[in-house]
Amino acid sequence: MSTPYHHGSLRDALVDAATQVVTETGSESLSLRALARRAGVSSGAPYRHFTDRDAVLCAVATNGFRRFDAALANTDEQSATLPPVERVEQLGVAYVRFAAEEPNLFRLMFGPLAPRVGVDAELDEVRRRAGAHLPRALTRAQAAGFGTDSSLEELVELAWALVHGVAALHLDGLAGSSDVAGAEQLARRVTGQLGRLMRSDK
Amino acid sequence: MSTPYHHGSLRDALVDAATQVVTETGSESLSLRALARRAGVSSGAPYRHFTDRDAVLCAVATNGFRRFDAALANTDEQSATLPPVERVEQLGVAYVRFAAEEPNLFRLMFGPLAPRVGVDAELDEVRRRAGAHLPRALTRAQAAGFGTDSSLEELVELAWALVHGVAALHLDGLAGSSDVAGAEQLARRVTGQLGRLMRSDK
DNA sequence: CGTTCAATGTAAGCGCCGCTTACACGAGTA
DNA sequence: TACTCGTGTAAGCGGCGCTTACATTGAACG
Repeated sequence: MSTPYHHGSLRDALVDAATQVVTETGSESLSLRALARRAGVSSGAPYRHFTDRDAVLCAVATNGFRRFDAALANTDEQSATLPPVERVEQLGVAYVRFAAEEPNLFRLMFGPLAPRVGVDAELDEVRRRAGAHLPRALTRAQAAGFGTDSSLEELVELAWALVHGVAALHLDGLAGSSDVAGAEQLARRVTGQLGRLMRSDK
Repeated sequence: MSTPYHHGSLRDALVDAATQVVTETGSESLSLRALARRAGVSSGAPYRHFTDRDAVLCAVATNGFRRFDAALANTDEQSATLPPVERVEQLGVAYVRFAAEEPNLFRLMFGPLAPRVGVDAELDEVRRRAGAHLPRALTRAQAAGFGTDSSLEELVELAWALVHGVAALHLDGLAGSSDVAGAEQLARRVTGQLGRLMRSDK
């Protein structure tokens, strides 16, 4: 009676705990049994709410993309008064900053064991939303006459490869400094080059 | 007597088998027990040659960097007669091509569970060698007067972020097409932009 | 040539894991 | 009140990384 037979909100508790574990120690070390123990529940209980371990990781990744989307949207709002090319740069910096601040989450979201497209509709949706910011900002910039030497598609490719590349470089420990500030400075320099390229097309 | 008590070259056999497994199905699915079975040996035998599972992955990654270095060196040789900026582009394409052709190996080499720097001297050495190609090509280009608007360090950062980014984009399934040819074309377009930037600095 | 010994194999076992199956509980409903 | 269905438990399967104690060997050495 001290603890009721039914947990009440086991699913949420599991997702929260899983998010914490992934954030702190990476998705590799996530164990459903440990999650169940932490929630004070038997080792079979999680399987009432998730088909398997990957489904839990999928839920964590979905949370991650939600936060990612929010971070980018917030940055875009903050920079509403800036020139369009500068807004692109800001967005790129925010992209890298998120990766640097939440490396384990970012790796889960984009890494190899990331839940593949088409498995989870909600994940697909939030991922799509998060991925729309950069193309939108680039469209605005082109509409203002910047970066028109290339097609929008090429520009998106270039910008995405750049920012994702800086994030990956940092996450893989190949960048000079390994702290968040270093990643941000690197992002600023690289996106600055992109901005320079776009402005020269005016 | 059909099979001798001592394998004779177990270490090599394990590394070869491990390389194959990682290449085909990714490093996550590598099991020392399965490796031992494949080599016709008991499950404890591998521990005579490797301290733990990570040490095996380390050996596989070392092999990977050797092949990576060879691929880049070969590309650099092939393009010896080309203009320096074009050689940079070729190198970038080769970088991406390797990642696209050996995604699982590439992920092990650069990914999160990649054996960290300082653990294995041989790995550090071969990784350093492989990483020297791009800076060298960029140095040559700058010596010829290209891309001199930026410092060498900045140029290296930019180029590395670009090619590593394209590779990561492709590996993470974010690029348009997911086959090797698509990755190569994407790499060509992106490195082309880099070349354009450098040539404009002449 | 015989001994010795370090390297390299085996066998067995520990605690962990993901996942499944059969059963127990209990809140909402007819 | 009785039933049912969602959600929990208990127990177990096979696989894993890794360790310990013991077996076998080839090669070095007196």
